[in-house]
Amino acid sequence: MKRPTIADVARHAGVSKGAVSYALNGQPGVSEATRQRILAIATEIGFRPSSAARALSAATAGAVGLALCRPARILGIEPFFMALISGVEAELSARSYALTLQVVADPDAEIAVYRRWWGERRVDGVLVCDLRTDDRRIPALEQLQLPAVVIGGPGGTGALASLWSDDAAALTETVEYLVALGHRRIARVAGLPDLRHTEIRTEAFATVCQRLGLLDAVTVWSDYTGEEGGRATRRLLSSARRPTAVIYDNDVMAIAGLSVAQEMGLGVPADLSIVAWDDSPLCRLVHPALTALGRDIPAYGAHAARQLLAVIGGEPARRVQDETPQLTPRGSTAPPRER
Amino acid sequence: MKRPTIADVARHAGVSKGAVSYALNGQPGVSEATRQRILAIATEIGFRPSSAARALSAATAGAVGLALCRPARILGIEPFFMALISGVEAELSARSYALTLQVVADPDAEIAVYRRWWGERRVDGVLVCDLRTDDRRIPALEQLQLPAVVIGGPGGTGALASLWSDDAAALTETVEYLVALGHRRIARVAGLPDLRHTEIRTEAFATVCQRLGLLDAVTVWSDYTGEEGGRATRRLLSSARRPTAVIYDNDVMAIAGLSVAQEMGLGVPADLSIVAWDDSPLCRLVHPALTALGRDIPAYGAHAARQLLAVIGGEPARRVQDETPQLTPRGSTAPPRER
DNA sequence: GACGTCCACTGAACCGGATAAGCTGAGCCA
DNA sequence: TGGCTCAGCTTATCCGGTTCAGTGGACGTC
Repeated sequence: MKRPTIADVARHAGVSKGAVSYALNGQPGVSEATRQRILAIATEIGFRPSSAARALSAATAGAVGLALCRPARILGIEPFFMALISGVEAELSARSYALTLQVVADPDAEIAVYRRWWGERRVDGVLVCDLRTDDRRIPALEQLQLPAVVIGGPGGTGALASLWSDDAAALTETVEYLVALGHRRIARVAGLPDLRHTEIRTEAFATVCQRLGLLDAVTVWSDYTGEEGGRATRRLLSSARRPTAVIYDNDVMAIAGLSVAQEMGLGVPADLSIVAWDDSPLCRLVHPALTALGRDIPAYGAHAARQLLAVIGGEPARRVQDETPQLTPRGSTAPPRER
Repeated sequence: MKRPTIADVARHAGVSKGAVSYALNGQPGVSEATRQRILAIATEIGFRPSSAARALSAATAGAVGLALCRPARILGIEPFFMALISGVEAELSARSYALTLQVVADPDAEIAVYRRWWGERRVDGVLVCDLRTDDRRIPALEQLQLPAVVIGGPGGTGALASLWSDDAAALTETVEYLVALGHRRIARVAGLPDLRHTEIRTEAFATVCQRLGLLDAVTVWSDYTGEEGGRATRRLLSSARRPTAVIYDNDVMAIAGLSVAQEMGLGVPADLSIVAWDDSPLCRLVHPALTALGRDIPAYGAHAARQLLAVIGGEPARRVQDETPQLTPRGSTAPPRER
């Protein structure tokens, strides 16, 4: 099926291409009567401006890129990304921007994708996830001068715009809550250690535990998968002075931990309290429902998208703090059985 | 930063734009020595062809669209879509195609997105998910003549290409397996009733239950969410002749069902056997691990992407059957306690 | 009535590639 | 030496928009 072009509209209306362009874009240069006539004809023959032609002459792609750098097996089960994407997408499509998605294997591949996207003018800007310590992507993006918003921080984002939430405060609040319940031996199952937010949480955990005199506080490392989360939990619960409470860096590991505890005959929350980061419907699915640190992730994504569009629009890069994750107590936390 | 164009390469090499184009695209018309010189210069100054310019002249977008029509809360927790996307994406990026994603509210909005994408030449083709009974999208896509591959069926896909898996066979096998274990009262918690694959499974369930003389077989309707899946389970387990086995149309509902059973004091698998559709890491996360019907979803996505690229390439629309879901028995199924 | 001003619109250039058609000089042969 | 072929380029045109520099006519002004 032949798709109509601006020349077709012009021919039908008996005017020039230029007049049609002015009419459709609300520019001055045509009379109101002509504008209405052109609009009617454009609608009637189903004209839509070619994004390629528009991109070529306007030097803008009308699209935003998101590269996801996690193996498929983790991407699939973590609700975080899909929730983020849906928020990003809602904001973008409201402003007629498209979202271009790519899954990459590692940060270097991600940098290569940015280079390609920018060189090919496929995107006007990108959203950067999973900020790392000494992240190579930051200087690469700065060098490219590709508009970007980093989802993560604070710190380590160079001169780029960023959006962050105060994980340190959320973790501190959580530890204080567990201590108020009477817990003294608190463990944390952390996510991938080279991610910046893992580092921030680890520092905050050490600080608050020292302040509250929790000498048995321990952090073990995992990778966000259920397997590793379960294994880490098994190790923790088998130790001589096993913890009475465990904080997990994501919901999937927390559920695996719950499962391991039940398998080992420990009651939750009687023998073990569990807190999950990233509250998702999964946390309410299991029994007992998990106490979790949550926030509105689609809103977070929408916020990031808005910020990116502002940067693309030429506004200066800002570092914006989003909502701090809130603790929602549910059935998986209680005072420890023994003192 | 000024991004180099083909004219910059031509100037550096002291040749015309045309020569550069021939050299870069492997066309005849330049000597091997010149080709190498042009290639070296292009690499050196970091030239990448503008996707917009190429799209404009080649009348092809170099992108494929995927519209997801489910509320964000369901999209987020179901691992299916993210796994599908990662498979689709792997195949597309290997062939230098981009993936454009959009989340839509309902089928009409989805049709509007297809119209816009096609009119604006933003995509060369689309992947269609969640086939419905009497799906309005099918005739709309046929009318647009937009290359498409429907993920779903068999049946109801009009003249469009489609990729389907034999859910009926998988469900039949599952029921036979449960009957072989000794179950006679089997229930099924189904997904959204207007989805085509739900309908196919429902028909297959009715057929096999009749053949095997399972008079108590019952299907209850849900919406893929944990809340509804849990509620449906509670209803089933409270009935006079409660089932000894339940088949769930997705993993999330199965986990919710497991949780409800445990909460009601029923042992799994002693008092209740559970089978989940869509095997995902979630199924191995809980205790007992769930017996599940699974398949390689990224491969499914990759297969669909390949098929779409073939259709875009002008090959005739085919209806292709993918791998049938395989039953993986785990701890959640066993012979029923009483006979 | 000559002139300036404004409006509504046209024509053409331009964005950055792909490609058909045209040109040029080298090599070969009669 | 003239004519032919052909590789190896150049030139021009096209894709479908945006935009800028005219242009012609209506109108007001002195």
